Amino acid sequence: MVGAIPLTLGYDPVLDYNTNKLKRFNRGDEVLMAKKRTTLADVAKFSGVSPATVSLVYNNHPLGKRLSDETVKKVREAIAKLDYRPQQAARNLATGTTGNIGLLIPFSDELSREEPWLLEVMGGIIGVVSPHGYNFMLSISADSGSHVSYQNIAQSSQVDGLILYSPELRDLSIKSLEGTNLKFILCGKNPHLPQASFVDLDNVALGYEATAKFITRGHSKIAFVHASLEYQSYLERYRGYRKALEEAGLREELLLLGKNAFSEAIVESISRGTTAFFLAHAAASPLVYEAAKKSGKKIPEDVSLLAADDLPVAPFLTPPLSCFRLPHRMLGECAAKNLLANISGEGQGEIQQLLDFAYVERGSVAKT
Amino acid sequence: MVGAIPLTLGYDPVLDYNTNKLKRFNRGDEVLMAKKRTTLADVAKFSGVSPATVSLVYNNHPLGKRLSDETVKKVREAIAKLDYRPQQAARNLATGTTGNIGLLIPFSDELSREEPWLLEVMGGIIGVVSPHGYNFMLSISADSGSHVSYQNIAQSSQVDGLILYSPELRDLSIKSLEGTNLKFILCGKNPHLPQASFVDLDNVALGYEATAKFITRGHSKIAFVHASLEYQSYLERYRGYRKALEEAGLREELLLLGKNAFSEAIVESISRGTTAFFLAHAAASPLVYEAAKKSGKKIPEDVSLLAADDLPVAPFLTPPLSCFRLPHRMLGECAAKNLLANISGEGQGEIQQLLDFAYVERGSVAKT
DNA sequence: ATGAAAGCGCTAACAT
DNA sequence: ATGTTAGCGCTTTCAT
Repeated sequence: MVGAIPLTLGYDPVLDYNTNKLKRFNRGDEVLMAKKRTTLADVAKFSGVSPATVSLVYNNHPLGKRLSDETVKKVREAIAKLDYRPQQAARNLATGTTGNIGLLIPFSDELSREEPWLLEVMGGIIGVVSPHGYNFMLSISADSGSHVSYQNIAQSSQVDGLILYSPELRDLSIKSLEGTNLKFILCGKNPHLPQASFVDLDNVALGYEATAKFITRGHSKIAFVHASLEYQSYLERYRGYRKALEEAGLREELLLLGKNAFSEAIVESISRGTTAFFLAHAAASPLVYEAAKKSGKKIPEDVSLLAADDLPVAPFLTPPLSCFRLPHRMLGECAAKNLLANISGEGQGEIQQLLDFAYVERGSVAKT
Repeated sequence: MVGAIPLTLGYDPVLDYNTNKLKRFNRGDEVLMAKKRTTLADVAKFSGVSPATVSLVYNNHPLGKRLSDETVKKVREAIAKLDYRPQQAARNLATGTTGNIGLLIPFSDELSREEPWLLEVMGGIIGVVSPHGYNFMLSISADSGSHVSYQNIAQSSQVDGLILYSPELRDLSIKSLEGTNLKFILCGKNPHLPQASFVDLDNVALGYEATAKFITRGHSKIAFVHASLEYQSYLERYRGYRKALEEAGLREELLLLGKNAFSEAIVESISRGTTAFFLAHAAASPLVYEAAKKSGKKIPEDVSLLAADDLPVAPFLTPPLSCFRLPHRMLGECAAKNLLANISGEGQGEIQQLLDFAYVERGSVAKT
């Protein structure tokens, strides 16, 4: 539990030349560098045309159609021969564009293997964004409270578009994004930005379905296991859970996964008669297996489990864990697609999209 | 198994205005945008000083020390009042710097939850790089063969430094990095760049230790399970394995994890008398558990297992899987630190660093 | 069908 | 102690 990792996208760039040992190169240093890069001008000179022409050719710009075939050929050859590659920074400055798409992940201690779905989200984004020539930038949001962060991201223009992954509910500063002209999309909706585009799951439905499944199979004491209700997704699962319970006239049993004594809480809950655990926070599942064993209870004979998300470990637990399979990669893809469409001005405006999830039966949910 | 994901860093930016539906903003479009950004010049005008002065103040530049306190104060206020944030592209162009650190991951189908350690590597890098004001850029290398990729990355200057994670051995084009002046470091050494900086594990030692452990416990038929020897790390583990075997006068048993029939191969190997499996490719471990069960063999009584890396699932398998714990996060951190040092010119030149790993006893390795 | 030239916003060498 | 100015390399309008 180290201090907050500063925000990088739009990092407030007060480089302190005194304390910051790591200086960037200064212009003078470039003299030390090897050969200098080939520029547009070089190509222009080489092929006997103007920089403008080279630019048109290089970019396949529509205006380039007016150029003679011969000129185009000449330029193409020169580009190849001189191995010319434009410097992004210069294009960016000239166009007011960055060519970057950012993903902002909420601050949590550190990226860990406990969140493998993040890889799928990233994979989805990169897969969409790369073919369009965009770079992918990943940033971890600083601990909330720094109300300036989003403004910073928006205004330092380091990205053409931003994907906000599952922002924390208590972070109100996210509202400030509305005032900016940064294109963004939520991966996981956010109540503070009700108008904003998002892609998400119907987590209420998920919580409801899970609970209903237990109820259908005869369970009446069903626990909701979570790590925090500080995220919209967990909160919604909770609402779905509540809804199903209320319809069946059952009482809730809320179990918060804290740093310690969680196992004890599970054991105690079991001793109070809980027979079913809905793991809104799927990662906690193995702990419930352990606790059940500790209580001398068998899964699924005595205790049933259902996780809100699949885990790599799920098929290998004994018994294998039933769960919902969530479309993480597709969430990333959809977010990216919509964002790009929005950036290009071809978007249909706000998009609010819910993706499907699937139930995977594996044997941890029994009839009672 | 989709086609290659194009390289993004240094993506060959031939935007085809005809086919590419997703255009970037053109300058003209900016008129449509909301308010225009506050520039250095605005701040300068507002506070009645020159742009140069503002720049010095904003950047805490040493030369700024010569400025009067009053001026500094004035400028600081103006910056705050106008909510000024510099545009990165302009700084980049002016300094020849990008403020980005890239991570290049070898092409594999898609980022998946099967590679959770990547998150730790990324976490390590971001943790080091962010506090220094650098952005983190992630890119997946295109399918090898495109000999131009690295040149492209190097010359399009989208990053100040690049971390190459575990490049494929058959990718010879990586050599071309030598010719460029891009700062880079290998996360996992590479025989094609013997002079280059790297951080890595001693994978030969790992393979040797694993094998020796089996031998010490009385095993004589020990299998080496891998998914590919196309990566330096696996190759080295294999070498360590071979070395230990040879010293003990034992014969090798190589099992390649293919798409199918792997389970059968394991079963068959067991039937041929194999009692120990070293999983150079740790992710395959659960499959061996299954195969053992299929053969009616018990772990660890009949068959012992040792994985080269820890898995989230490892503690929850029955019996829990013994393995080595690898310092993924620290690999990322060290790579990033060395890279930054190199960029700032304060590096000690080439760094070739091996990090420690640890053995985690869990119960899947028995005496025979 | 092509070129000239004016920026984009910032930095840093050079003046004063 | 502060200002002037010349770029950085590219895009794009406008002229020819």
